[in-house]
Amino acid sequence: MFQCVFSSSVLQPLSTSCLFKHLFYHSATPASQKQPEPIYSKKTEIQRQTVQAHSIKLFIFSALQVARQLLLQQQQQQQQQQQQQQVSGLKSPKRNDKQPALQVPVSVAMMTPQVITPQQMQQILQQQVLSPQQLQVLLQQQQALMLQQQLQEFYKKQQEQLQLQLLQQQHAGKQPKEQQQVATQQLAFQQQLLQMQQLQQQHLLSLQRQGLLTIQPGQPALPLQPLPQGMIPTELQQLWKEVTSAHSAEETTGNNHSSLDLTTTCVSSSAPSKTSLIMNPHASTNGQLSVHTPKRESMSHEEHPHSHPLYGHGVCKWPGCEAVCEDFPSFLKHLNSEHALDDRSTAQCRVQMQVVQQLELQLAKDKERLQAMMTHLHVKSTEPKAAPQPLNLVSSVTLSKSASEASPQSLPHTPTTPTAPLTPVTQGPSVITTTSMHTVGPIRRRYSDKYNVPISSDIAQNQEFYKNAEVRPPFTYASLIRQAILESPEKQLTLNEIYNWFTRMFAYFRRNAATWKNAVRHNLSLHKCFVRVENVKGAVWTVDEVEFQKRRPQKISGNPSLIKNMQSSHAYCTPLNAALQASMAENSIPLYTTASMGNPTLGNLASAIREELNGAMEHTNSNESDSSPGRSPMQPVHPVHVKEEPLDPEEAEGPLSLVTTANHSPDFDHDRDYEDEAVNEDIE
DNA sequence: AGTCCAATAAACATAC
DNA sequence: AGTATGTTTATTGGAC
Repeated sequence: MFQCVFSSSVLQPLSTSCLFKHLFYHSATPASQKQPEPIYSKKTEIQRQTVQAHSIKLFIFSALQVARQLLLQQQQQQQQQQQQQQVSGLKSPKRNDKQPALQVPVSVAMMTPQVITPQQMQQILQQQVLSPQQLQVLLQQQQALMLQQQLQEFYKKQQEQLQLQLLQQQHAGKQPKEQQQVATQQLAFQQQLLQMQQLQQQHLLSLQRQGLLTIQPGQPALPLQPLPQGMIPTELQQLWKEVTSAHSAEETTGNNHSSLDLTTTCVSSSAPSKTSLIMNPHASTNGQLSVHTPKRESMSHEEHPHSHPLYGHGVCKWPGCEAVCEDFPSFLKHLNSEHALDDRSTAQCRVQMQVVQQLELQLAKDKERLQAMMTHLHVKSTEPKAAPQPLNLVSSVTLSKSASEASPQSLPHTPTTPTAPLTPVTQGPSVITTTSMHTVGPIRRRYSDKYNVPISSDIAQNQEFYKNAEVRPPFTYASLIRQAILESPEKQLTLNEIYNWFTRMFAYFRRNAATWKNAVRHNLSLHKCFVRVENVKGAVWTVDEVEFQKRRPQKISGNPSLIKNMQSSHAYCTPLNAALQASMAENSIPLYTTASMGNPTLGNLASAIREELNGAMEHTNSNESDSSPGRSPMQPVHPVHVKEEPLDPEEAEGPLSLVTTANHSPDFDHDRDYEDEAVNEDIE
């Protein structure tokens, strides 16, 4: 019946359903392959992604073509049938019985495999084989497909109704007038559909022309058929609105477009983003990301004047643009002229945000999965107590810095990389990743704080994990001690209480007590930031925050543009700002209250942003003065909120095993230690 | 290569 | 004497 048009496919006749399966195989198989290539070059990876993206597009297009053909065929048959009925009255209603194979399966067999299922979409997103632009196109194509699907359902109903009426007429012997009336209506409906289709094609072409849609050269615009709004999934509908709203004026020429609300102003229609940011438990991560994005941009502008997230390889990387710019100045010129602040750019930006949100959603899910996996594996690994080696955590900065890299395990976290693209996925300051589950040998490595991850939020987020898994928290002893002290109600702890905090919070510190306790004492004595205060009960340790900040100078140089960018982002990212404000509102809530514990992610975001801001503001304020750092207007009461992590990607090179049972005399009585400390805890 | 920093180890002092 | 606490020095290794 049909022939597959794929070049790699053996040309063979295919039935309708077979063709769909076949096409689906072509498009879905590469994306669903779970086996990661152990070694592959970036170039081949890009090629593979391009092929996949193209395959999917081609599949969708082919499916649509088939659908159209079937529709037209059906339409012709319908017309013939009507003509015959008109000529011969109620002569032969049985004719319908001869075509069920064509009529009935149309909407079933044709539609089912067409629309990419959420699982497939998830796979695509998970593997991130598509660029944001491609995702954008895919989203819109999906939307088109769904429109078409809805239309087919509607059409099918109409047809069933027609058949029902024909049967009724056959049995009841009614006059053919009503039948003719219905048939005429059907015909008119189909004509209207064709008309709509043409208009829709024009609209798509217009979008493509203006850069809102990227369609492969030589690939005709997808035939779209509009439907009443209520039938469109809200999110896609909103997306569609936003994309098309900028071009509504020239498109809303006919009444047919009344089914698509193209007159919505995109600037004010921030509902979906806002909603998702607030309602979605993972949305706070989005907010944080959005906070990071302008900083990245600003850094890239200032530190790498010729490096721009939207400029690469002499081409403008604005979604759907790809304009060739010979040099950076010309790119800037192009950027300012072609992508100035207008409705179109805003709409494109919003689409990009949607794409990012999708990706982030997927990222969040995968993070949860990873954490569950690790927790599960830990539980199992601790069962055989033979020689459980502690794991050491690393932040994921060692992982990809490109949004295109996409192993679920090596999530494409991109912490404030100056050259990162506009929509990188940043690791939330939360979920733990390990380079591997294997034991790292007795190699001693520098053990520095997790990059850009506030210790408070990290611990809060992964509290249960740290408690149960023998993984080393990716923070220095000094940071941990400070955290312990600042968590205490009176911001002071005895040495023993500090010990207890370590063992209580981290399973890792329930072994080799002699080693780490010595380290704790050593740190307390060595660092000026820890002040010993004589007490009635004895001596307690407190934190001198000023000294602590001195000890860890912010590597992010005084960068006013960070704050400036955050403020200026308001125009574009109203919903994101809302999330930011919401999180800022939480600043007054101390850590480990409901904000952090009840909703770790949100609390996490709050403290992350807080600390981030504190770090930045502090530096802009106190560069020349040695006075108290972090006394910005956003400085919370609790010194725990002060940013402490250096913004150095390399700092994230996580610690590997420092303490193993192999390279030093282990403290075999750590169990006893812990029991003792457990008793102490009870006393507390 | 040199420097810095943090982890680790250990010696030593002091108090209880 | 033994332990906890605190100080100091030395070494090691990673990162810059």
